[in-house]
Amino acid sequence: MIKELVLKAVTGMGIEADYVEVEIPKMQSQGDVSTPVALGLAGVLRKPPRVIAQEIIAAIKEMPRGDIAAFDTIEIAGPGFINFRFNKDYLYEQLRLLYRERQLRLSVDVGRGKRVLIEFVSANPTGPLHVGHGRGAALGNALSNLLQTAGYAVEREFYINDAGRQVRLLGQSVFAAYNTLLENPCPYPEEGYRGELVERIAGELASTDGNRYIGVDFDNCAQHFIDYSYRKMLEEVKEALDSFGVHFDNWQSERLLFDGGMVKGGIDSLRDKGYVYDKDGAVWFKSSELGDDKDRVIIKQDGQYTYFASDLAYHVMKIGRGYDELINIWGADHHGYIPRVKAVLRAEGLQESRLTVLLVQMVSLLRDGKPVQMSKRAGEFITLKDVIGEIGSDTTKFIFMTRRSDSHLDFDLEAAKKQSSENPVFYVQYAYARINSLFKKHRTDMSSLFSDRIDSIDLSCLNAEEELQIIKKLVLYPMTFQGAVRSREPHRITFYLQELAAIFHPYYNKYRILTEDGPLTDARLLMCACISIVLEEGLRILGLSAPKLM
RNA sequence: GCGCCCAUGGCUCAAUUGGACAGAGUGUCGGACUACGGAUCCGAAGGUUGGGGGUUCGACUCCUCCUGGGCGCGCCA
Repeated sequence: MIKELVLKAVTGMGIEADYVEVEIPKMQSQGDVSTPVALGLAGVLRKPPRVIAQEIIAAIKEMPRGDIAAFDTIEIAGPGFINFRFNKDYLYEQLRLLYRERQLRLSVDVGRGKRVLIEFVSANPTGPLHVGHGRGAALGNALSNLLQTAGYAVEREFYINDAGRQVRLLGQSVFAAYNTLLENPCPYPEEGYRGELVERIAGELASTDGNRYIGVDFDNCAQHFIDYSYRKMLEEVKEALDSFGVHFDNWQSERLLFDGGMVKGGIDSLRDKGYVYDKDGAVWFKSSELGDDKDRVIIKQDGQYTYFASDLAYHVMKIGRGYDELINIWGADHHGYIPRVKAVLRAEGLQESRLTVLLVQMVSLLRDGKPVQMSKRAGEFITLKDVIGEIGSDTTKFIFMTRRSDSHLDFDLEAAKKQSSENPVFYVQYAYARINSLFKKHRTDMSSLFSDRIDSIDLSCLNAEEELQIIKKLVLYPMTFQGAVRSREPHRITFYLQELAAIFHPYYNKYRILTEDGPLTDARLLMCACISIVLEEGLRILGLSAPKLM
């Protein structure tokens, strides 16, 4: 709203601008909202910023009364900032609107129905999920919720690597375990998988198939072992995600890309465009002409497809499905892969900006400051499931959501556990529960309390500095929301929630909400209801629970 | 060797994408209601943002060099 106001003023002065920065100052003395546009324009207009600011303010003050009624003061400060201060009546009105039309007030429709595909986790179905996957899951989930709320048509997709060497190795490992179990010792494949799960799956096969496959060459029963094993693993993965509260719309099978002819089709499509050639008995993708540092093999000399072949086809297929935007959430160890996938987009004639790859940095799992050794193949492993079991789903998610995704994360199990009773997530949830308990005490239902007389409640008694601070925080939620959407950074919501809780708790401590004074109680309850509304919304986006009791 | 990412109080992290005096939590020290939930609240100490140089009205943020750490660099997946 302020953005539009300033923008209108600026363009009214004959200056071209399509975007103005509006921010919430750190210091209260610097107004409620603020813009540095005049500073930015100083260079272009070759005039002192304060003079420009003055002109902008003058232009704003010329505007229709209705447009500027929200502000008490609009003034220049410092080197040329323009600071706005809300007037109370405006704030009260906004608070009332927040209660009355929550859906409308909580989000900003920036997506306008654009279709976005968010692909995340996509772990090989060869073993259980680890914490790193959990980080990707938490981020993907929150980002999906965030964009969906912002009016995007979001689809969440998990890409299943059910073709190729890794699942074969898994099948072979289970085969070895099966044989060993039935007293026909058999060496595990060199880089095979071990562990509880592998043995459990082997056990299941032993009991259903008996010794039918004893003495059989692996190559003659490979499909059976592979299929059974990876499906079991996939179930395990789904279960873990389920208990983590993360769900997908599509599960895209890599094998189906081969069987459905999409791999061949994808390659043909690029060949038609002149980006595929044969050399040394192999088939190559000319990615070096499209921003990658070298060309990539798609079909090896021995006729086998490389891993990249199916991934290439997968992305061609994604494009074909008609999304406006593709988002991939990858572990940072795949960063070297970005240029070649972007090259696929370019080859298909798309702007590479249609694909955003968000890298999730590595998670180092520690216990008491010491690294926990993890080896998937050896089966020594602390899984996501273990971590959730040890410190809880909400706390685990919160740890992921309180930092930006592209920085390394030290995840200390002991610290997390020790902290869990006083974890920041509870601080936020506690605020929510407290408000709920207020309404319970008051014997009223939060959603219906004011429904018939919402307009008759006098909010002007919400005069305390703390109350105004809370109301401003609530009213400015959409700014945080929009920033989070624009930057694709759900963690901003996390910090906002902590800040909101951090002004509510002291307030609650200092002032009494349920008083003898009826109108005052009504007003305070209305404000608390709004806090609760925003907390609930933020928690929902982050995929966290909003408990009414703790 | 080349490329990408990171470095912020003791510890774990933010900082509105170049904005005003760098903020939280945790830890440490000291305090608080016989009323709405003490998973709360109030106060204190703690910083040359890894180091040097540069760009400009203004730098944690951009450029450059250096130091230290992580990850990549297959006709593996």
